Amino acid sequence: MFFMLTAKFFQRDVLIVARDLIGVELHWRGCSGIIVETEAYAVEGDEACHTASRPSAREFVRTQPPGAAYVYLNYGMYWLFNLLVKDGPRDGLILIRALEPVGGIAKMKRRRGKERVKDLCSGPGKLAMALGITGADHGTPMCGRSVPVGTGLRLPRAGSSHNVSADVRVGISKAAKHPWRFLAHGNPHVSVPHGKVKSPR
DNA sequence: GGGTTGATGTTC
DNA sequence: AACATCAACCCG
Repeated sequence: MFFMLTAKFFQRDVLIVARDLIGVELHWRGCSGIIVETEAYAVEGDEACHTASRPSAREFVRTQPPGAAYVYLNYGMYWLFNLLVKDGPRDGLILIRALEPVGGIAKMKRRRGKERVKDLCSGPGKLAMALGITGADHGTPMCGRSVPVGTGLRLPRAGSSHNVSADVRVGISKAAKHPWRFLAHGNPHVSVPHGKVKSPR
């Protein structure tokens, strides 16, 4: 397939990559959607990043290639899908938080048990469920030759750029002030609109 | 619309 | 014990 992101894309500053992922089309085993919301987590100096508390996350960063999928279970029920950034000025993990559904919508509706397209991928737990992503997909390469069939990250067409805004991250208590969430401004498929994140209790 | 609550399991 | 969530339920 042409126009796929290469490892080089993920060998840059994690904040730059998180911003640049807005507008990229994520394909996952036949389903697809445009990334409209991301969050950056920095390997160094970010208390909210898994690497701050989990040796297994640091091991993942050490051993996996740029662009690898970091998948984990949150709140005991929801799989969350992240992409690895490394070998650039600032390593990190990028949480994919929302997609605008494009392909395989019937399959997504079935997996989600929802009919409205806006309810399919407007949150990190929702999109993993819609795409059928589980812990079995932890470590999946998303760049290069060993990417699974029907899977990958496709560059947006020239001239289809989104208006990207930055905001605080959702649902964290540590390092909560960093404006490291990126959104396609005004897009109805985001999880929380710009400026609407509640302060942690 | 907005706020609250309960379900659930992996990690350290 | 904490936790990068969601849907169902209340209230208005």
